[in-house]
Amino acid sequence: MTRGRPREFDPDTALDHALAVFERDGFEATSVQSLADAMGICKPSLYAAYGNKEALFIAALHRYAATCDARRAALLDAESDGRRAVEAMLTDTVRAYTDCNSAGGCLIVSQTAGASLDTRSDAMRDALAAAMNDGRAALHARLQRARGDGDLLGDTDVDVLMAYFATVMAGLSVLARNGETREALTAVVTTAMRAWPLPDRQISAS
Amino acid sequence: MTRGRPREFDPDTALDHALAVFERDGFEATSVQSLADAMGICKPSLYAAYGNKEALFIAALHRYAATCDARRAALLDAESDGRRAVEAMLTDTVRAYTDCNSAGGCLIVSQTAGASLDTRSDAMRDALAAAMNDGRAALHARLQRARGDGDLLGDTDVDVLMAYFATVMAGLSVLARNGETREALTAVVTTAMRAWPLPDRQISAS
DNA sequence: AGCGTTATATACTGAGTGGTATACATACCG
DNA sequence: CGGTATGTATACCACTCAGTATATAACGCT
Repeated sequence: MTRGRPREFDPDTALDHALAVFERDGFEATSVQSLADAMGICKPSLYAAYGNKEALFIAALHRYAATCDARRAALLDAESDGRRAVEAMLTDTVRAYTDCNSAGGCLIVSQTAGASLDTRSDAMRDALAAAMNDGRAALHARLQRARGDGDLLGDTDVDVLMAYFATVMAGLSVLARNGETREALTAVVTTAMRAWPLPDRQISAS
Repeated sequence: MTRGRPREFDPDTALDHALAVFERDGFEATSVQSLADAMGICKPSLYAAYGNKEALFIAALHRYAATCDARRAALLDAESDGRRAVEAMLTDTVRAYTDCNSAGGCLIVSQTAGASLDTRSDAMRDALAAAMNDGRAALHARLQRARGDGDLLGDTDVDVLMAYFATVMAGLSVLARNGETREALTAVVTTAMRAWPLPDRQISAS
């Protein structure tokens, strides 16, 4: 049913290549030409397939966020104990942030942290904010479940605890991008988990 | 002794204006023209006084870092208890990051987090890394003193604890830039301080 | 085959970039 | 006063940017 000349590239793999460039250089410092080169296509094909640079970024962001969210949700569900679940997620986050193949850190964090408020379009800001929120939603739900399960001190404010772990994750991203080693960041995670509000009946967790 | 026409602007105030622009828009998205406008001078004066855009950024960065470091050092020294000293510093950090007059967050963190590895010059990377390290030095020293004072559990690894607080501070910067309120971030600080390794003899700290 | 449709490739446009040449203004020193 | 040294202002340069017009190539359908 598809008439006309068929596309010579796979839009999803091309998006992955674009993502890598955005991750390494950031949105502002990335040129459309370098994107086209990395994607193995020429600029008109890029514009035809994705619209423009910003739309391409948002598409890549969605793809990235979906992958991250799925992985996190799986990890949070795998452990029955809330504290262990969160620690597993943080440890996996460190692994991802210090992956040699990537530029270090999280795309969403990097782009949120590192640039203009006015310069940026509304669509861009909304997409970043939405990605940030979606990422936190699973964590928030898991913390609430932990509270229900008695894995948390009774009067714990789940919103605050979620903001705390969001802070730690954002910080890990920054330090990873700054070249900190996986071992150092794993130790940071262990320290960060000391803030977990254990219920009274427990003395400590290994 | 100074011959020739005198300068019509104060280099330090001009630097402060430049800093504000860099903080708001980031290095890459800031144009030299917008800097000159904000500084109230014209481009040739800017180039004559500071060299080029990058040198101007580094000068502004030094000024910013010096201010931050001085303030932090003072706060860390003001409290005799190590835990309280660090908490005071973090609380003040939140206050600074959520100051309405600023763009939110820390310039060093924003610039470290949000951009290119290859695109950036060596001088830029070095300046950012140095600023980051200097900022941590005072904290590291304070933690070591706390350990000597018995404010820390005996076998605490000071390097790890410093990396942890650096992570929290970087995360606070990201969340502040993302528009989180001062109250929310203050609550995060309280939570973060739960990770402080209290010595055995103490039960808890208020 | 021939037609309509869609993808690719080259080459281009207008705007904006960092940086500067040139002309002029204002100071100190003799 | 003149001479020299410095700061300021306008206008410009070469370059890169995001985005596109135009021409051609490869498909399905009739």
